[in-house]
Amino acid sequence: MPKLGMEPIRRSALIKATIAEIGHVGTLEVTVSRIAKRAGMSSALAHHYFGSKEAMFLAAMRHVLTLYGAEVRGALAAADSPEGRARAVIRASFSASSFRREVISAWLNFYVLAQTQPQARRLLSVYQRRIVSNLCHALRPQLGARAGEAAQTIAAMIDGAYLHAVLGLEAPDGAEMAQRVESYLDLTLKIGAPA
Amino acid sequence: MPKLGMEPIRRSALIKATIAEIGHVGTLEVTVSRIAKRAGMSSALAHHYFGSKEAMFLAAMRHVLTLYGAEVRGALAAADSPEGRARAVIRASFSASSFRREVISAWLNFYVLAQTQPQARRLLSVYQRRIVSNLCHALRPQLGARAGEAAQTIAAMIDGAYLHAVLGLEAPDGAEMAQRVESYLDLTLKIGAPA
DNA sequence: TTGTTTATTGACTCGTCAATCAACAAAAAC
DNA sequence: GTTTTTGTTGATTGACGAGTCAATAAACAA
Repeated sequence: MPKLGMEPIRRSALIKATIAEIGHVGTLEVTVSRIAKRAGMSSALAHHYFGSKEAMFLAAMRHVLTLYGAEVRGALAAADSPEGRARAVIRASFSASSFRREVISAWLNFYVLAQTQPQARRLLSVYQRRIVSNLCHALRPQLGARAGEAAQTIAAMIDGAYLHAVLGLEAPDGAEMAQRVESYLDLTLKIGAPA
Repeated sequence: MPKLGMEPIRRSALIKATIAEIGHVGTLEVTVSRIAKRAGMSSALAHHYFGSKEAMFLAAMRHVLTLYGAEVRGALAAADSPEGRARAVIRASFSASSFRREVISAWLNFYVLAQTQPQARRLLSVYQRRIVSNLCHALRPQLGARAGEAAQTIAAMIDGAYLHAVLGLEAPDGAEMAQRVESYLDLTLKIGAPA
């Protein structure tokens, strides 16, 4: 009994199911059938809407990146100083919506995919550059020429925290991780201030 | 014309080929046939010696960890102060033998595997703890109670650097990465010294 | 020499899975 | 009321890959 206008609903359900399934299995070795079943439809329908497994992954990836981007933008908008902007980026990276097991697992697998999938690589690169650029501008006023390196370091710390979170037995604690990265920021700002 | 005593030779060839193939494909979705071919033998022989694909992966992983462990031990032995020991761990992590594309790719995939494979998880946990513990002891004299957090942070930075290296377009530059992490160490030591 | 162990492979089994297709159903358009 | 568009699936195809096995051969032991 087909209702019309299902496409967006199905697509979104599939994207969510893809992330959930990746989080459950831990790998990109998930089957379209499983994803489709989780989303409450047949695998044929999944193919109908996305064309291929890979396209589904990429769509899911884009979704994760979009969420994360929104989180960052929101936090940036609420910041009122350069330093605050840096802290905003850090906190957004560990916000409850992004720093969840399934999502982290998806990120990890996106990294794996990005090694060989040009589109995945491009997507990740864009976002990575954006984060570094945000941090860079936020730090420039206080750190000057050192801003670039500090930004890279913070970005690496964030990714490192994600990696560690995958292995952690307990549920990942975003607040603690954010705190740790901010400690570094404190250090850097305290010493590095040129003026 | 079978020569005797091939087992260790074959095993080692397979382990090397496994890492090379993972580096080449980027994923654990590599076939035993491909690995075997790369190692100059039939897939049946690979199964004969390792029993299963998974066992081969784990053996390869152990090999990587062993190499890394040796690198760390060597560097630690040459260090003559607590601070030097911390620097040793950092430099060992970016040594030419460990900080190579294929090996980094292997690490990344081990992380993926560790999400669900208990043995892989255990292996990684052990090594992670060992590194943190080494760093912790090295930092304790100067940082006291703060040593733990600093050690965790450094460990995360190292992993983050590995992640970034996977995506980097250029060949990963271990020296630069080590420098970056050591900068953090400098900062921490300068400020954190309690005495 | 005759058997036993070690090395080695090609051919085969069996399962899995992405992708396709034919067919059916309901809404919308004409 | 017929045609077209949109939604939906069960069944099928086709490929691929892990693991097994039987067979062969060289080395070694008796």
